[in-house]
Amino acid sequence: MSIVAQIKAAAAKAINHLYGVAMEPSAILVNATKPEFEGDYTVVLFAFVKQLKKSPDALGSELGGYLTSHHAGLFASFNVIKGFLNLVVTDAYWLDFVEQASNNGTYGDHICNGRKVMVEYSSPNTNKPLHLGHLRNNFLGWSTAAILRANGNDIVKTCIVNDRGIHICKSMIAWQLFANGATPASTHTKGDHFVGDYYVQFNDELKRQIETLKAEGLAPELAEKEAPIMKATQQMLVDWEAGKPEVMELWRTMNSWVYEGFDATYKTIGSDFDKVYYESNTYLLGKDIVQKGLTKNVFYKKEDGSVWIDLTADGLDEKVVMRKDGTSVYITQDIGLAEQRYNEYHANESIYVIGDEQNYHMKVLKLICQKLGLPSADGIYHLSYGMVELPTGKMKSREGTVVDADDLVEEMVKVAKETTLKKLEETGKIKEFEAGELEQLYKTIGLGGLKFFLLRVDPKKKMIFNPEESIDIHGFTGPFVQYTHARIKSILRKVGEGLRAEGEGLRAEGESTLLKLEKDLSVQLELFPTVIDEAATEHDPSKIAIYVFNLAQAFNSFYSQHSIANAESEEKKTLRLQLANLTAQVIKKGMGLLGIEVPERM
RNA sequence: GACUUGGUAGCUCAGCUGGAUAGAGCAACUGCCUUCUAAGCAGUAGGCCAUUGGUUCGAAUCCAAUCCAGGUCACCA
Repeated sequence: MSIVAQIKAAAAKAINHLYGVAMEPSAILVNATKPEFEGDYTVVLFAFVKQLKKSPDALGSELGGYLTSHHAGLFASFNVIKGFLNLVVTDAYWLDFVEQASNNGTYGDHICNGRKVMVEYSSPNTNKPLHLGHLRNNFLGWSTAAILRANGNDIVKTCIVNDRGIHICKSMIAWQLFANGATPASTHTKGDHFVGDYYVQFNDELKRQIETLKAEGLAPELAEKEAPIMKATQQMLVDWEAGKPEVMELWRTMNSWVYEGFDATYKTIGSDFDKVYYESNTYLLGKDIVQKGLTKNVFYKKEDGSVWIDLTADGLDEKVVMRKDGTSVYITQDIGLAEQRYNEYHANESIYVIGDEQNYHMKVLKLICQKLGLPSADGIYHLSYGMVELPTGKMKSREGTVVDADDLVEEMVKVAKETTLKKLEETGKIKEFEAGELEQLYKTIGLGGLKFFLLRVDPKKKMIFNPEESIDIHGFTGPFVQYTHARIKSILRKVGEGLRAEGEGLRAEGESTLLKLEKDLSVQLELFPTVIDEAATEHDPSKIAIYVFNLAQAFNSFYSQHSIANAESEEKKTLRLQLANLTAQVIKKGMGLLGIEVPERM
């Protein structure tokens, strides 16, 4: 149990004993004590003053007295200032904590809670390569899944690939028209980029044809429909749905190129899925549910045959769930897929990592599922994230300002290589590395910087991606945290020798006091499980990023003031080794929850 | 227009289930490497928490209104 939880429980019990009032521990507010005051944690008393009919001062001293005498192992002393009860936690408590956590190697792990959570993320279209927005999506989804797993949930990572529809047909038509049989292999192009190039060519050609038609006097909106290339695309979609062999063949081939490209990208960014769904297999789902919904009167049919749901009572609109020709719309598929996934996995919660432009859609989806009484309905959670913008404004494909994922990762690794190489040469550390190890290090740092940069802000907020800041290695960045880890490992290699024998552990029995910076670091370390809980319940990896940064900072402050190798005593040395060891563990685990590796040396 | 999300240091962001004098990082300025990794540490400066009103012992945090910015309101996905 965390120290804060212990204080809450103890205080609740104390109030019960002293005043005969039953109090939930959760009703008690406990904060970290402000640095200006003496103490580690503070119980805020105002909330109880009325109920217990006591002055804050009297309440504080009675409660403080009770706590220190009944929990002598936990509280050393207390003071009361203006309704704040400041508690000093005993050094023994912290020493105990550090020793135990440092030795068991599983610090931060939660036991299984029996819940199953499905996390859907990435969900790309197969007509063009991944871009910066997809990266935020992937990192968020992957990390949220990792955090929930660390929190004790059983996890299924999934992805729905939008592999069919008009957008793919556009690439296919353009390939037929312009490629002369070219392939990714024949042009030495990554498959997804190859197909994306034809998507671009489609749009160029369409624009040209529209201009021609407009010059011939056609109205603009008509010109787009009448453009031959557009008509051909529409026809191709019809042929695809009819299963015309040549079209299916081309579709399969081009998609397979794209998947090859995606797989390469996923591999470099460290993304993966337990189960992949394809829209071509799921786009017909949901129709039977619509029928059932009709008989249950959840839906109604208009004269033209289209099927609707009226959500105006819930403050939303009327939504179509099936077209008059009996074909399904987007949301129909989503309902069907939600049911199918539930039948396959029975997840208690199903998280959709999708941009905030779909907030309304997701609200509608959940509501419809609830009205239909689907068992999956209440577990639907939209992990909504904001757009990634550039300092110059939004990314626009028409203006060519979309940041390509592969290019970006490559650039990050390149810059990481330059800075790292320079540093290693300056300090002479380069001698410690082998060639292959260096290449790996550049990737670790470049990708780590990128992930950290995208994950460190609250998901729901839109974020500005400033390329210059993203490659920074100072301050609130991935490389800073990685550096701290490497630094600790270096110390442990040199100083920890012999003290870390398996099972023996590090003992600090003779040491009974903690210096301020030692305690500050211990306090940070003790927070880790609580932070995992918070990040998990809020589905928010930024909580982990912020925590891991604060921890690294706390360690560096400690490290700059106190020597480990030349500690004042053997006991101090042991304690500091424990602190360093535990810090490295927690950094590694915490960064791991963000999908970021930490090097042994850098 | 309706609904919705946001507005905190020059910039990027924490803090928001109400609690003590609002915090980081970057940028600027000052110090600190003959000692375990200076990709570091310590310090200075920088704020009417968009505005106005309300709720109360107490509001950046809750409520209302206003202003500004984004998103959505397709038989598109």
